Amino acid sequence: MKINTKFPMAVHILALLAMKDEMGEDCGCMQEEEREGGRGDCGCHSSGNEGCSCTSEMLAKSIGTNPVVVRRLISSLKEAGLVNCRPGVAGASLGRDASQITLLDVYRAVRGQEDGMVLDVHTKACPRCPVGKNITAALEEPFARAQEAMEEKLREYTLSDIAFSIEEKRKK
Amino acid sequence: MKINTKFPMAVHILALLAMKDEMGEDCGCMQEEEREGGRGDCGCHSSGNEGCSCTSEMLAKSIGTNPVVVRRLISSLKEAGLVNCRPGVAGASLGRDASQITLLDVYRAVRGQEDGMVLDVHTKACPRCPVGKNITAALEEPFARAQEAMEEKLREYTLSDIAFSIEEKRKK
DNA sequence: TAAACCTGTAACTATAATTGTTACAGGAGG
DNA sequence: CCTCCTGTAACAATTATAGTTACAGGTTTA
Repeated sequence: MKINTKFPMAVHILALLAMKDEMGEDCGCMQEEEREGGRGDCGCHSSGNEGCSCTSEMLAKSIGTNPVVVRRLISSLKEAGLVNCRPGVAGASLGRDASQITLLDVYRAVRGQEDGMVLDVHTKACPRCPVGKNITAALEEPFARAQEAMEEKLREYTLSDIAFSIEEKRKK
Repeated sequence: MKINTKFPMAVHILALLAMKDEMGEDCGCMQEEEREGGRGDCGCHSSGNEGCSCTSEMLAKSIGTNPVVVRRLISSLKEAGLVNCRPGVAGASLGRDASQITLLDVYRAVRGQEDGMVLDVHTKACPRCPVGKNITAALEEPFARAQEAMEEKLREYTLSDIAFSIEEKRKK
C-alpha cells in the first residue's frame, strides 16, 4: 500500500451506495451471483432476497478491509454531507444524488484535515542558507497550482460517471 | 515527513547548482554569511574565498539530510540528464540551462520508477462483487487525467523560475 | 424490556514505505 | 601515495498508514 487508499476506498463505498439506490434494495451483488451461479465470497452478497443493506461489514468485505475502516471513512463522508447514516441503524445512503457528488468532494472529505497536498515539501532545510531559507516558500506556489489543477480535474467526474463506468465494464 | 520529500529535495539541489552557476564559484552562501556577520551552521558555507564546490556533504547540510541521500538523488538526476557529475571529482553541475529544466523533469526523474501516481487505488477489492471487480478500472481514467493535469502544471515552472523566486525572497 | 445487531470511536498493533546511516570499493588529483 | 570524493549496497530507524480489538451507546424486534 502506498499513500491514501482512503480515497479510492471512499469512492468504492459511495459507488456501492449509488448502485444500491439505482437498483432498489439489491445492490447488484445478487444479479452477479445469479449470473455466475454460485455464492460469492465477498459477503456483500446477502443470503436471501432482501438485498444489500450496506452495513459496514458488507461494505468492508466488498472493499477488502475491516468494518472499522469503513466506519471511519463513512464518518468523514457523513461530515461532508455525502452520506446519511445513524447510530444503531444498519446501512448508509447517499447524502445527495450521485450526479451531485464529484470525486473532488470525496477527495476533500477523506484527505487528512491538515494541508493534504499531494506534493510535499521538505522541512529541515538549513535556515541560514539563502537557498535553504527560501526554497520552501519558493515551492509553495507551484505546488499549490499543481494541486489545484489536479483537484479541478477531479471535479469533472461525478459518482454517476463512476457508477456508469462500473456498469459498462460489468456488462462486458 | 510524508510522501516524496525526494522531489522538493531534488529541486533544492538543482536550485543550489543553478545559483552557483549564476554567481560563479560562489553559490551565494558567502554573501549571506557576510551580511549576517557570522558563520552559518549549515556547512554549505565554505571557509575561505574559494566558494561553494557543491559536494554532496555541503548540499546535504543545506537540505538538512545525509550526503548519501543527496548522492542517490543526484544519481537519479544524472540519469535524467539534469546534472553532470563524475566519480571521484567533487561537485556537480546542471546538465543544461536552468531555463530548460522544468519541475516536471525533476518530478519524473526522482519519482519511483513504477507507476508513480499521486492518487492510488486500493488493491484488495473483492473480485466477485460487481463493484469490487470493476472499481479499479473505473478509477483508472479519472486518476490518470488528474495526474496529467498536475504534471502539466509542473511543466509550466522552470528551475530559473524557482531560482528567481528564491532571489526575490532573499532580498526582502 | 431483553436480546441481537448495528454504529461510532478510542486505543493499540501491525505493516509497509520512506528516510537515514554505516561501510566500503574505486576514481581523481595534488 | 595520501586524501577526498562519488557511487552503491546493505542495513537500521522512523514514520505514516492500515488493521484490529474493545466497548459504549443507539435501534429494532420479538
